[in-house]
Amino acid sequence: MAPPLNTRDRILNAAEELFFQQGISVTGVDRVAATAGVAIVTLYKHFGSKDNLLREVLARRLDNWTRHWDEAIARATTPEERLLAVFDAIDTFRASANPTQWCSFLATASERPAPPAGQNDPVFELIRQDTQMITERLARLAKEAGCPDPASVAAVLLLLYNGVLASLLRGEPSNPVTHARSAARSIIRASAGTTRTARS
Amino acid sequence: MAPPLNTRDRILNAAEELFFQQGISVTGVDRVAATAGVAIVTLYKHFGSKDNLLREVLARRLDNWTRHWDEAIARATTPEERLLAVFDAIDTFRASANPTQWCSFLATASERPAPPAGQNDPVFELIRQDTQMITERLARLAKEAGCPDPASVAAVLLLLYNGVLASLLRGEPSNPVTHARSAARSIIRASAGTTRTARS
DNA sequence: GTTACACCATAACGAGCGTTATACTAGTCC
DNA sequence: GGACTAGTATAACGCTCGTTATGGTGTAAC
Repeated sequence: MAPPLNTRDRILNAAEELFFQQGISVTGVDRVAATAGVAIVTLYKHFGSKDNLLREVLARRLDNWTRHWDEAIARATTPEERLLAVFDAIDTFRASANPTQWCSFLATASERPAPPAGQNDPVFELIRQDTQMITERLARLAKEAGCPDPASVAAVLLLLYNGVLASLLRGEPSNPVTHARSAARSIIRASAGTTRTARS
Repeated sequence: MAPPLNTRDRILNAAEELFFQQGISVTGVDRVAATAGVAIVTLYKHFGSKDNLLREVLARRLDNWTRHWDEAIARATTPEERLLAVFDAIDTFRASANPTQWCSFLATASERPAPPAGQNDPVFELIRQDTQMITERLARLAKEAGCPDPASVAAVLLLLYNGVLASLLRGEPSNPVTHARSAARSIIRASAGTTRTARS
């Protein structure tokens, strides 16, 4: 159905799958190359180093996640639903990825030792960028939903969001997304101080 | 002030500090031994393997965490406060550990590849045990606080709990504990359906 | 004194990993 | 045909790491 992928994308797909399913440091570049069906030399021709490959994988994943979130927002009808669309996006994003994968940024953050203070690791920069993007979006959507304190609501939603990812990472059986969504709704309504939109 | 530590505890302390500050797979046993001030041979005499050492560190940490939680519960005065004591325990636990450390179980889960289905990794067993213990406790405390649906409240609190740990793991600047605590309180009250305890 | 024990220093083995070098093949464009 | 590009296979280098072996030191008990 899909057009045949070029070498670069095949490598990125294989790296994404292995890095975030098995762990980053435990998967060698040789296994990435083998999974992608390319030679190791080709991988290095394209990406130069494992760290660079990881960076590109993360960047692409951030793009994908943003797109899924945008689409979920577009599907929503009310401002409140638009604010809650993050959790719907988690579901569709996970469904789009082949196997069960955790949050790549969470996994990356936990595997990498903290950079030695004063040095800026480009991978850490991506992680920071991810968090910041999510926070800003949530705050904007909270404002549009009429929350009197958008920043605080955004902080709580970010907490629930991170909680969902961590729960998935831990491999908990129950579906955390639905719990997070309903909790978020009740928080939003409590924050807005209006029960006018309450329907059962 | 404290009595001089024996060799075994010195190794455990060093391993805990290095594993959960730098990452597990990136810290070698030689560095653990050097930090503890013991020979590598001694480390292996005591623990047999790195995996075994990790397991003992996790077990001890689970004990410590439980004790901190118990103390926080004992300090609380109302059933609601007892349910919210998890978040206070996070603060005191983090303060008791020397440097800023993340959730050891979260970090471990993300670094270890999933066991090959049908095989039971003892380390994974500890992680599962950790989650289960927290869930059960939260459900019991929620029941004692008069929540009509304790399981659901416990699930949301676990979500917030995981969210706090993940936020700390990501190194976010704002203090997530206070946000989680206030969000949890509003969830609990909404669940209890009673606003009689509302003050301010 | 010697036996037992806990610990140390050093070295080595074996494996895996990230990375690079060398040499080869096939298609494409002028 | 010749230059260029993209890819392959194979091998090697250097490094780190987990683990083990060997031999030695000090101390307390009997």
